Amino acid sequence: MPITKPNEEPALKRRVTMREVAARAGVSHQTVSEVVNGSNKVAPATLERVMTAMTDLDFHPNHAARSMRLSRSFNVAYVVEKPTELADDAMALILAGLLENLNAAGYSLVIRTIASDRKEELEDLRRTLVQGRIDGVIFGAVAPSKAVSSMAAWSHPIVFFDQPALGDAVATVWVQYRNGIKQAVEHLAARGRQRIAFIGGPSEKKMRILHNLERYAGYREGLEACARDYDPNLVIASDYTINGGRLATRTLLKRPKRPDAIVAASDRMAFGALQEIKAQGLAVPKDIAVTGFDDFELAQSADPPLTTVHFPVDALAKQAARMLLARIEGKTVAAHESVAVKLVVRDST
Amino acid sequence: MPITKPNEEPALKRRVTMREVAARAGVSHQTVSEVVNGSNKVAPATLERVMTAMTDLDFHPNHAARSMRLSRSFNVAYVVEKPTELADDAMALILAGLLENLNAAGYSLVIRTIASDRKEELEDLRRTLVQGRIDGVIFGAVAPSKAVSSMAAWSHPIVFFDQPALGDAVATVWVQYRNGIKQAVEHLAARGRQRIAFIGGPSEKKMRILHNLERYAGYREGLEACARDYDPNLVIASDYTINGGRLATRTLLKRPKRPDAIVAASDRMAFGALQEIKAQGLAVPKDIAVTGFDDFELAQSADPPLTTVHFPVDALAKQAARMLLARIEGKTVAAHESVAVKLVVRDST
DNA sequence: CTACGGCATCTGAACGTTCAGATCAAGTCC
DNA sequence: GGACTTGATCTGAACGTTCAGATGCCGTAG
Repeated sequence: MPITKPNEEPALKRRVTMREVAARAGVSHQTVSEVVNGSNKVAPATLERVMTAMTDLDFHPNHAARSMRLSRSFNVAYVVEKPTELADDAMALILAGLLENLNAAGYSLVIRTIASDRKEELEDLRRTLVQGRIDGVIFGAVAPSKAVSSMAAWSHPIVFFDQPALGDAVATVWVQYRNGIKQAVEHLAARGRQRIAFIGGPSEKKMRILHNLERYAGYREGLEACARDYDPNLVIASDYTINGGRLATRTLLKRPKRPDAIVAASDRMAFGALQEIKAQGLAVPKDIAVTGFDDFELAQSADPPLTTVHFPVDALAKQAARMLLARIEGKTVAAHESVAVKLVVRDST
Repeated sequence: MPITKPNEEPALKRRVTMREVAARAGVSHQTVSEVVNGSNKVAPATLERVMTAMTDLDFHPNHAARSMRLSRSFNVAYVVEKPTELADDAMALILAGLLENLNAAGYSLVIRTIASDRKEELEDLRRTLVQGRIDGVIFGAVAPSKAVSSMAAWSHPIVFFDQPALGDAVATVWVQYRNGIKQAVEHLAARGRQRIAFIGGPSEKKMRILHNLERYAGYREGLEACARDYDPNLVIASDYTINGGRLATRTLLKRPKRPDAIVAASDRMAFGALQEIKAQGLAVPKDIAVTGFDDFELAQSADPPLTTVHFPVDALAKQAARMLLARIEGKTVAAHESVAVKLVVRDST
């Protein structure tokens, strides 16, 4: 008797196929396929036998073969301009949400960028779609451009975040910025504030301009709904950073009749506002109330904790995933959806 | 004559295959395959004809079929604990570097997490590998654990960042933290500093402990190389944040004989040090010199611009990609590699 | 007792590529 | 001029799955 039997299965173990499982379970490959795909027309006893054969052999259906037969890759691309955009709470959370929803449906998420040469990289993206390497595309915050809108003609499942509508060929999902800011204004008015100021994003024609316009529109709507006069002196265009909020607030506080409430377009701007107000020896919310927009981690630990509009990251990601998968699976669904927001009241108002 | 001819190609255009291209170019499908794969044994005239046929028909080789035949998916997974980890400059830059290198080699990057239930999610990851859905895995900053080290037995291409060696079954790539800190110490000594302090990462047994140990070792080595005495009072364990650096520095400045140089384990800690030193009315670098580690965007715009060890993001990503691809393609390469760092001298020393 | 319908299972083909080996023409050597 | 090499191309099979349709079995209605 030799010391070791010559091993049938060498280090480089071959792949296990359905036919091998079938042989072991004494059925045909097709029956194994039915089991794998959860068909209900397999007899319990057979099911049992096939199942054990599968675990015995550590069988896992080959993805490429499956993908080829079904002409679907079960991969989805998430496109951002550059990966450093992901170094941002909102983006990372959206990514997390997408991952969760897509993985749950059996899809994988592939990251792609279109930073350097839009035209070429978009062509590359299209090739990837045509090759069947991915089944659909979700565009993160991508600046609108001719190249981008040309994708509408690709007739592949595509979902955009926060893009101006590109027609019904591509789907879009956006956040109800307008309604969120309106809620903030109404909340402030309900607390008796009279002179409600607004500090918003940059007024130049830059990316995300849609956000800005919508937020501003929400501010106007809110004033109107609460019978407050609109005073252009109480509106400042700045940028979304802490410093942007601080500078804007400094300007506001120099106004002859200073505001008793400030609606900021982002939490970071609101932080800046808090800083500046305190620096000038005023109290929040006693002298001036402040609201933000986003409700990321820091909002609740601000001093005072910030009343802010919650940015619905999870809902947004879920909706985008839902829409994309529906389109991939050929269902006809609404091309444009919006996600509701909710005001979170804390101590700054 | 009818107004419009009945169109041969309806809205839902079929996929174009090699056989169709072959028919149009008057060759066999195999010849088309040779052209696609850049074989050199195709006659120029034939090449030409096939090429035009391909562009005419907008042919792109089907990925699933190719993948099945070659039993390779050309997909690679990047695993992080949770996606919010990507909301960090270093991580995002590494991701960018990986993307660039992998895409250049024709591979796509799939994001995966192993946050919630390690055991189950790792099993899921293994399934993904066995199914042939991905060809290999790169592990980002993942806390060591039994579950993780069990993957060494999977015999699939895997690369880790900054992990303690798990044997040669998996590959690891790490940054020369030790050498970087040593360089910083030597630099400070060369500038005549006598009492060089070190503020490092947390001393508890937490993740990334390897980083900490290595950095600390570099500090000791640096002192030794420059004939400076080691004084335990000049070493503080804190955390990698701005505040961590600030608090550590505050403690240091209370020492009877205060340091004339501080080596911080990260840029953020160094920022905290700068803040605290200034707050105490001291000058940088006149009274105390400060060095950091990372050299991300903010380092050069600090006041004064920070001398710091450049974290070699690009080299790291490139190395990881290179190692993984080599393993996927069956080449035998070194299992463990390190990436060199370089001190960037600015005004804080 | 036969015919029929429905259920469980099987058989063979197809998806689009690459691989292995065959074929064929043209050139090369002695 | 015949055997042999070389280079370009073709032919048929194979990868592992799913689809479409065939087959066989069983119970039940007539």
